[in-house]
Amino acid sequence: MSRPLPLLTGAPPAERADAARNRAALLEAAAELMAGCGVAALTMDAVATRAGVGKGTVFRRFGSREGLMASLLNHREAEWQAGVISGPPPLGPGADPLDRLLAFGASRLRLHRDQAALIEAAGAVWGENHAVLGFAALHVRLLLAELGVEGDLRYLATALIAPLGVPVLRQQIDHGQMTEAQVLDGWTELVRRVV
Amino acid sequence: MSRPLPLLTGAPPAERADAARNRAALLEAAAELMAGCGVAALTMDAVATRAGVGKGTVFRRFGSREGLMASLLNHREAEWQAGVISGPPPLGPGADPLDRLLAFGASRLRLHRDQAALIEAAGAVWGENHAVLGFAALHVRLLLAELGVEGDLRYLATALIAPLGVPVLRQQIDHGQMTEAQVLDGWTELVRRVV
DNA sequence: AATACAAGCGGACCACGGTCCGTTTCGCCT
DNA sequence: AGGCGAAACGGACCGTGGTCCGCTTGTATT
Repeated sequence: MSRPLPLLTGAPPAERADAARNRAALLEAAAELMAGCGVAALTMDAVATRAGVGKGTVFRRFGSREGLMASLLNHREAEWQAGVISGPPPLGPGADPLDRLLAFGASRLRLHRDQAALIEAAGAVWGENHAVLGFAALHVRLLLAELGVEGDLRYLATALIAPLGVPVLRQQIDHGQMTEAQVLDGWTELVRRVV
Repeated sequence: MSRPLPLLTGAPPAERADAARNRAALLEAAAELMAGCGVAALTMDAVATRAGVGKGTVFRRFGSREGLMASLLNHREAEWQAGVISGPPPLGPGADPLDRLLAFGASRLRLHRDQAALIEAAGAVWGENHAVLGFAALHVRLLLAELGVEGDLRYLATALIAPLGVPVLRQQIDHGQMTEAQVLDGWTELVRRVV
């Protein structure tokens, strides 16, 4: 009776001990491999071997290679979300909404640049994750509301977040000869026009 | 001496007759397969077999699967660009710049929705193609200039195009419970705020 | 402690994208 | 016409992502 009744817990009926151990081992193995040779080294076979388990186990735990990438990203994303919810201003609560919004953009730009390789490797699994885009969109939407912006805030939030996407940034900075600072200035100007 | 001198032609030193024949056969085979069973049926082996050539030939012509997809898209994209350059208003020249810009958005939305599967399958090859994003960005930039908008027009153009990207549309319409009409309304409102 | 059963595990197996290199074909030049 | 170099061809081959199914292990129950 030490574990909560199934009816009271969330959907997943808990994970068996060995499964949890393997998940941790796999994530660690993946992180090590990536530190060594980048995302290209993240072969399912390689990760499995390094963690000392069979390949089937990797797929059982993460569903696909993209799922594994998404799990690796989750750590950073969770940290970032924590910074938004309860971190220090101007990203966290307490600052002027406009300052928070601009800090959001700068922070998101940094995150996307730092994790670009993983995010691209995670592909659709990451993109379709409601907990990611959904959180950012909700946050921006609330800030827009605080700023007294009128109109379809759900759409405006999405439209402000879209130019911060990894492919767009890659195009602008890696191919379009813009600096990160110019991109951020551009985005700031965009925000000022919208609010 | 019937062919122009190499110095006068563009970079590619022309394509051999058999190569051109095979390219056409492969594109047709690919189009047929896609009409039958969607992008999933577009296996390199399947396309090659259907066209009656070896697999190596497909890679020689298109470089990769994504390259093949991009080539399939090129037809539609070229038609669309022609519509922008010399088609009837409001998309083509002759209408008020704002009307042209809004027509651009609507038209681009349609195109991206229609070709979504192919565009996603083309992945980076399509995204990095300057002739595609570059053209759209330049067009929007010119329209913004005509409208007398000030600021970093290059960035603003990109920022207006970003929310029309396939992944964003998919998120909004397929997962976010918005209709295409709502998305278009939202984009229109975004444009009005920016200009 | 013994039992029962679900959950997890492993690695052989498959399909597909991509490469490579010996052979064939094209098209120009004499 | 015949010869020659370059371009194109084809299909065997490889690595990787993903599936499948018989076996093992953990956990709840008595």
